[in-house]
Amino acid sequence: MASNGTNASSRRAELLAIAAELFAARGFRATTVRDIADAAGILSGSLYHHFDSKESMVDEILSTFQAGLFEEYDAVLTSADDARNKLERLVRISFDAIHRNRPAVAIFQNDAAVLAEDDRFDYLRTNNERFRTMWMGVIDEGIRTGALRDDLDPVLTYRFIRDTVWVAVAWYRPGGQFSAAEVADQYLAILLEGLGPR
Amino acid sequence: MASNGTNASSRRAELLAIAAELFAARGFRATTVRDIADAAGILSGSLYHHFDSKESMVDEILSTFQAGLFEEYDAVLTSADDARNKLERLVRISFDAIHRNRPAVAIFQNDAAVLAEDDRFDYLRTNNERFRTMWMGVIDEGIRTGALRDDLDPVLTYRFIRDTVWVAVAWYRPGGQFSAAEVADQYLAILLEGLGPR
DNA sequence: GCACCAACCAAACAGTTGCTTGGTAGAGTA
DNA sequence: TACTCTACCAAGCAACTGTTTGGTTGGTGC
Repeated sequence: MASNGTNASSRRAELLAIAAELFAARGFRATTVRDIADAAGILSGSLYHHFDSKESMVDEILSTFQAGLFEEYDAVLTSADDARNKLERLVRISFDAIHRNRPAVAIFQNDAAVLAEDDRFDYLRTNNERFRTMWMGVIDEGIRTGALRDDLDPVLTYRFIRDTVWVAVAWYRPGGQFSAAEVADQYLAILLEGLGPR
Repeated sequence: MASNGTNASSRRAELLAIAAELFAARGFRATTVRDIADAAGILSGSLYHHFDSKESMVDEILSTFQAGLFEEYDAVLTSADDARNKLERLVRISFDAIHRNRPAVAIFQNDAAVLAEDDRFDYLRTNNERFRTMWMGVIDEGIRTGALRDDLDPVLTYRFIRDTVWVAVAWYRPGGQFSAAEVADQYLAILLEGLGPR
């Protein structure tokens, strides 16, 4: 057996990054272990020296990413900021996550729903609920304290923000025309003030 | 040969609808012809009496949907409305399209990028450019005429609107808590006036 | 010189994939 | 009765899938 949970050789990390790029570009199911091996310059069987299965690769990619994200979210939610500032910080953290973990975010967006049907990926459902609770807490607080308008449905507002932010992974490219911070600025401007003239 | 381009038996349409639901739920690549046949209560080989290939199924689903959508968009753009009204109508048409063609929209969102690499799906790239031109025309006109604020990047604004609207297919369900019109109302409210208190 | 080890190769496996072929049941028609 | 057509079955094909197995390579420590 190759992967023991604490193993983290540089080659292993390299292979995982290659797999993540391919999963993100073509989808988990459509990416074969031979695709990954080809991109890495080895034979498909050699991947199994580093990983138990193709599933364990995507598992590690997604769970590592989510653990990091929740750590950052937690830091915001336990802070003394008001709802408006928390919301802004959550949005900025999210765009930064897209910048730093683009493949992982893309895989989550495209394949998580199907993967979550498997018991192995139970944590995807759990984390989804936790994620939702975090955002809804800030939104509800914002409405209660008057930081956000109170004539909209909170659930639809949550979905609007969530989708708007994370779907940007479909076109955002590090080193592209706009930095993650610039995108976050403009998106927050539209989100909070709207597109109409002031 | 089975499909002659004008063939449109009810059984054929039925099979196409079944395929569309499966493609939307699991992805084009991950859906097998046996999955489709099982769902239809026939054997996989029998599908080839109605369709040339699995690809021709998704081709017909996507091209039919896009043709209908462009027809509706055209009606708006050639009208005498001002930019603000055109924008509202485009958004409402789009949500209605999600309502009426949910599987097709989902397939487009999830699989179009990969399919477009194939020459057969050249029209996906062409239509994408046409789509972009249509929306950008309205956005630019809105900024020029003062209907939209002028301190934002038009390209990012376009992406914001586009993504915000179409990604709703991931969670919208006909007959669910909110109708397509209700979602459109709330999304337009956020889009145009923002989440902040007035 | 020897043992050890991570990384990889070469070859194969059983199952799945999209698709083809030749045939058949049943309804409509003349 | 004979013909035609739509819709389907039954069986199989070659290619591809994730994974396993036993063996090889080149480097490191002693």
